Amino acid sequence: MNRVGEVRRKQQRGIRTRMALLEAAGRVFSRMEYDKAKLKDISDDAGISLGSLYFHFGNKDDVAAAVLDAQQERMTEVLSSVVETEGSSLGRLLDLLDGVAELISADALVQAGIRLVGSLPDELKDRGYGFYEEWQRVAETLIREGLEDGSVTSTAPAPELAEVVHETFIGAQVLSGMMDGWQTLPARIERARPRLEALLAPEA
Amino acid sequence: MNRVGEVRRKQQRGIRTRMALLEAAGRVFSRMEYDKAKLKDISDDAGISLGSLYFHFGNKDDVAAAVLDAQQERMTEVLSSVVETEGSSLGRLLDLLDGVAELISADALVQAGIRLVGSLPDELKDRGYGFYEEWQRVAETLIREGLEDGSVTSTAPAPELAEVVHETFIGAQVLSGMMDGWQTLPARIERARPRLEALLAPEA
Amino acid sequence: MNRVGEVRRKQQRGIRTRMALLEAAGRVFSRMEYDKAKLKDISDDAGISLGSLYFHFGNKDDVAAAVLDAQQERMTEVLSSVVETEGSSLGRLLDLLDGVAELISADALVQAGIRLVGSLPDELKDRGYGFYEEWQRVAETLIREGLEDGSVTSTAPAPELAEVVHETFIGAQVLSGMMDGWQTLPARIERARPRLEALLAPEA
Amino acid sequence: MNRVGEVRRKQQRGIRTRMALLEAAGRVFSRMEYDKAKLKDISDDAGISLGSLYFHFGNKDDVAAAVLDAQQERMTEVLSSVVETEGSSLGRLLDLLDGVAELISADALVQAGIRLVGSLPDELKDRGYGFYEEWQRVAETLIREGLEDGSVTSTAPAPELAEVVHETFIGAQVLSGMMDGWQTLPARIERARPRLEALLAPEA
DNA sequence: AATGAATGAGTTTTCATTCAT
DNA sequence: CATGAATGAAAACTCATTCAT
Repeated sequence: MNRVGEVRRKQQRGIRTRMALLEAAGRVFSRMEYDKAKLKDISDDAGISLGSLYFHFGNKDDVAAAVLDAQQERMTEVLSSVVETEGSSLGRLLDLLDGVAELISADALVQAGIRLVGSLPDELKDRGYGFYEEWQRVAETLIREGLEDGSVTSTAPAPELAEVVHETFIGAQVLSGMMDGWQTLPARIERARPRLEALLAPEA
Repeated sequence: MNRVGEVRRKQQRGIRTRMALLEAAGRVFSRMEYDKAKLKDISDDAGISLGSLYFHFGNKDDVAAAVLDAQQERMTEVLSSVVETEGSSLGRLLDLLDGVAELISADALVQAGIRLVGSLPDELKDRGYGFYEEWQRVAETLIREGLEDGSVTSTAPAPELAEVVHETFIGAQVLSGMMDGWQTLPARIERARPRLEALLAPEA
Repeated sequence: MNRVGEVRRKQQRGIRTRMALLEAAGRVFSRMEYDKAKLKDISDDAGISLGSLYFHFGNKDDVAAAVLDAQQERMTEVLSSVVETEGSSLGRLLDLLDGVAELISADALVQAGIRLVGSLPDELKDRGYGFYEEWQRVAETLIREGLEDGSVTSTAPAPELAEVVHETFIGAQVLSGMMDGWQTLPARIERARPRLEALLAPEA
Repeated sequence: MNRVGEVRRKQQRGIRTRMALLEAAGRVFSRMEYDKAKLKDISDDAGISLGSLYFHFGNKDDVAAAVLDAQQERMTEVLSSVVETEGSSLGRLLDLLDGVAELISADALVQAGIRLVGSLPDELKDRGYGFYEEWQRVAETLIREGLEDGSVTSTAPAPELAEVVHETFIGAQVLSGMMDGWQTLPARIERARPRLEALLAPEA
């Protein structure tokens, strides 16, 4: 156990350092573009040496990739937890938007991931874009379920409904990110909720 | 040839050079971020010397500002021409989206302006953002007029309707820009049109 | 002619700068290994900015490649001038060794090329090695001619004779380079001359 | 288990680790220059931690020095065993070349030593060079003995004969090292043997 | 106006070496 | 003895900007 405990302790230390660097990267990348952000900014923000940053991530692209991965993980987590909730499909879809909006406005690392997608070196582009496509598929699935459970009543094709919902959500993200650093994103989504309800479940 | 003619000819030449550089800047900035784009890329793309680029624009920020100005000018042009059209306010609003989508998908300089807004040095941010706010005001105005002329029947508050329309449009821009360099933006807007009509003028 | 003269003058300046950098690279690379040599050393030696070095050569490998090219050019020049000389083939072969030895001991850039061959990034290896193979072919050709004109009387196969001559010459280069920076290479070759004569034209 | 046995076991383990690192250093240094080779490459190649490498060798120069020592030891071993052989001095000299060629082509650590000599930090240069001088003295001694026992019949001065033999051998090493990682060195020496015999013992 | 060479102030990256465990 | 994380100093490379012509 001496040996084993030692190893574990060392790993712990490394993991903690890596995490601290990752969070710092999140803060830095959420404030500025990929190219504007200097790795020195990140290591300074973390209070850890630049060399250590390289030890843990290898190069700048890999730092960005790690941020992207962490973002997607956190968003997927919200997605899973909300989707498995009780309630109508429409309700869950809208709750999902709320949940993600909340996450984005509160988590610099997630904000960083969002910014990063727009200014990524080519090799990382797919990694970022793929997530957007998946996200729209989730919306479409919930809408289809909503058509079955009666919570969605629009007669429009599900893919097109999903597309518009997705566009609206992305637009809200971009505009709130631009205007106030995502602080008002939840409020925006709150305001949009009745509009989306009207779209998916018109009173008729 | 007299002095005056010569001067005029030189000016003509200068203007043409400036234009060529501006278009090249559009092409380059539409393909990559502000920081990724090198002034050498632009002068190479234009086939004009780097020194000349500096002669005409002074520095990198000014190149971006010029691109932004040109973009806004071209978008404003579409805006004016569509708004002054005959027809219902709702129709004009939706035609406006069509028109702008068309412009974006066809004009690299306009695409460049859109990209630039997301990755601008701080001093230029307001210049880019202001346009977005104005754009939403136009939507709101048209919606208000639609309420008067009966083409808009939704009972929701005009500002909130304008906000959602704006978000959807921006979202469509971002997604099409991301996925295929804005090629499919007009098709996206076409698909979204019935959804936006349902939102603004529910059958009921 | 104004325009043209101007262009020519500019080019001249660039060419002169490039040459100065190349010679400096020769001096530096002749004194130390590729990896030990810093580009700053070269630009300092030339009294020209590091940025300018990059402007002219792009990167470190390309500097080395340029040195290599220049070395091969200079050696080829000697080769041509000696080979076209009057006299027996054997005489010309041995004069060639003399001539190259002289060149090596006098020209830092050529020394640099020799050193570089031993410590080259993989992409450049072939470029350096090829020259050695060609060099041996020349020796073989001269030996064959010597068999015809009677100046070479050894009954051994020409390729094997050429190989040994080549090995001896290379060995002399390496040892003199190691011991005294090629200063005594001509003397070494002078001493070896009767041995090589004995080898190629034994008295019988 | 008692204290002493434990200590001995630890020592054994340490020696084995040191050896593994040394062999790994041989493999790495035989593939690349001193400066190109990273200590991490060596510890990775050995599958042993970098910290351990430092524990056993102190610093990079010391690793190189240890490789050099091991090379010289192995070469000296061959030298001794061949020189003490029965037979003519000329035969022993040529057998010596064969033996060393064989060793070089088979032993990465020896190859490493050879490469290292060409790219060594200044402090280690003498250590590497000295061996070359000694090597030539051995050749000269054998040639002198050959003059006495009649196996060497050339009338040229012994030092000059030794010099040429040495040059040829070094040249063969360099060329085979360059072309194919010393795989064909024994064959080269085999081919050169009759030439060297002709040189040292001309038929007359 | 136009050109392209030149510069310097960063930035990314590398790696020998040290250190805590 | 052994490990692997951490560090700092150095080097390669980039590029906006200036300058001489």
